[in-house]
Amino acid sequence: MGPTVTDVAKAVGVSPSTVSRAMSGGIVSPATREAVLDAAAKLGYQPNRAARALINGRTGNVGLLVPDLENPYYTEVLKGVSMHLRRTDYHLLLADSDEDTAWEREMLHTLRQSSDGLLICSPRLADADLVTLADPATTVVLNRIVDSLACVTIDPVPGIQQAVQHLAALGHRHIAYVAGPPGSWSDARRREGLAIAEELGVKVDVVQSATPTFDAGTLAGDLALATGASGIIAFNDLLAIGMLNRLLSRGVSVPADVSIIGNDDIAMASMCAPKLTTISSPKERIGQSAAATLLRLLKDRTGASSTPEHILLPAGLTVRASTGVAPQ
Amino acid sequence: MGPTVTDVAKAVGVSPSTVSRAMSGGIVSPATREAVLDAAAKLGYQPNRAARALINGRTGNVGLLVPDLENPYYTEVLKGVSMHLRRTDYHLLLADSDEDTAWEREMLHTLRQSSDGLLICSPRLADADLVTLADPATTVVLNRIVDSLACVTIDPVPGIQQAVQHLAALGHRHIAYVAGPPGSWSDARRREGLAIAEELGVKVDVVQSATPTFDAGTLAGDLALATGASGIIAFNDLLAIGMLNRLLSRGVSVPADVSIIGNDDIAMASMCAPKLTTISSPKERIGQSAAATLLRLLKDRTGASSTPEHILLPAGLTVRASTGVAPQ
DNA sequence: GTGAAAGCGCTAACAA
DNA sequence: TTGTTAGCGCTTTCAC
Repeated sequence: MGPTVTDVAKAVGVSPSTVSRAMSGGIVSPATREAVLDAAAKLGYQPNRAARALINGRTGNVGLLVPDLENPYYTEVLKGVSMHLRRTDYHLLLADSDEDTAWEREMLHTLRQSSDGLLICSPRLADADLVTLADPATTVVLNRIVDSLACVTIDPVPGIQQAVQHLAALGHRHIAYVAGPPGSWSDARRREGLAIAEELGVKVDVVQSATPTFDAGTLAGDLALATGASGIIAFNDLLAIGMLNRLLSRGVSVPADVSIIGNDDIAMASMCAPKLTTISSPKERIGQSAAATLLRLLKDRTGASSTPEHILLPAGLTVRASTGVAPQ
Repeated sequence: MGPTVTDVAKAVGVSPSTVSRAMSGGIVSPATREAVLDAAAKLGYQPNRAARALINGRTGNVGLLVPDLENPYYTEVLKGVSMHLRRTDYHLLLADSDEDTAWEREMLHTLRQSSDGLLICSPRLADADLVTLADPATTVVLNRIVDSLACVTIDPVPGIQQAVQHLAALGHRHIAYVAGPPGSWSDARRREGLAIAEELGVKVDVVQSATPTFDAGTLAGDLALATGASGIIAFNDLLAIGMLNRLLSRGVSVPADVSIIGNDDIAMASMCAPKLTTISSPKERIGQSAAATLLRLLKDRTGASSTPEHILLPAGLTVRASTGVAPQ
């Protein structure tokens, strides 16, 4: 256990409270502040966070809950959060629910008491659950909109609409949407966006897929092809890349025979061949923005804080090599 | 602020100390224990971690330091750590140094006081620094060996040797190694493993690369090709996949013209085309094992704990589609 | 087996 | 501006 306030106080010849004030920007004479800071540095003093937390109830931690760290989408969000937090003196408490909503509820409960605020990525928990479990004054929700809570996300609708328009413009009259996990907020929104197809005279089939993974994409590739669609939009890039691989290995050419569009623009999307046309999403910025929003919330602490902030970041189609003119 | 020991004590009609004992497995009569546990559950009581930490110096947190969360290697290690920790009541404190060693030193210092123990992934910090900054009683180092600290890693040498033998067996007489970041522990070890080439009559050229990323791989692809080698081994999969893309787009066929071998077997390695032959590494197991080792260390606390544990997990070549018989 | 009392390191009144 | 005092919630002697 390192030196304590008392040690520093003795070294400088002042009282512990003066040291405390000097360290945390209270009202102290410039001279004493300097002396204290000096001594603190010399002794290697760092205020004990536990003791602080005990008094003012602030742990100095921010909790982040994600559904699955194996999903590159969330690791990019995580990177953003982490990069923002490094410039503050908050620490990051990370929890991975492993896609288990029961567990998620429990972690939310546990995390809450070890953090000053929570960043929640939970695509599958019901709105009602979220509202019950989360304190609006100390929570920011990522990747979805929940009315009564602060949120940072993209609006999935315009991206999907652009994707459909893109395919329609290339002459596709029949497309398939490979859906995401049941209950997913963004999947629901994306299906809404799909409605534009009707106006464009494009037929849409929906193919269900259990999980939004590469392997599931391999499966879904065959299903999507069987619908007879010439263009496929996938819930996310992992699914899209899985389909890509499957189609290619079946001798179906992409984009000559079938066009494929992903979602999220994960790093892998521009590393596969052909490079994936996808709806890009500023994942890292979502993380950063969410962290910033949370810290603002924690700083203000104005009790009844009007209406919760809803931040919508821009997202749109990035055309690469996996989409092309419809066959014949 | 939820209920406190005192609240529970009052509810049951005992003293706070009895509640404390009942909650943390002290000596209490079975009857009182049950009563206390009951009341605690009813009130939703959870012991305040800060108060606990203040007394016994144990925060209930484990710190994990990684160099870059954008690198899929580390996110898989992270997943392993996280999955192990979820079965315990430790929380995970995560820090990303963003490949900045100065910052790394600082975080190590900061993290230390908020955690009971540290898990360190730091390929570039010097051994001496690590030894200075880390307490052997509460630290586990990942992905490298530092004599005086507990470590969990693979031995990179056999994998590289298998890779060279594999290429030699396929008739390659001249290979290139695309190196990793200067100062990297595993890069150094991999170069050692390369020595076997001489015995096999295989010529080796080393190509430097600034960072172990996809983009750097794009660059390195041209350099490696220019050496005239017919087989290339890359420091990691990201580099390998970058090269793959570059060569393919230059019209060089893989594996017909050139064979490529990666390192680490990240998820992407089996999602690209052709699927990458690579030296697989049990990343998630490294994370799990390291977490387990740390918790053991923290539990034992036997002051002078003999020699630090060095755990070597198995790794070896996984042959996929990016390697083939040498041309002509 | 249980209660009373003290104190972990810090900060926030309240005096001075 | 500074020092004194009290106490955050918990555990841990020490009596009983």
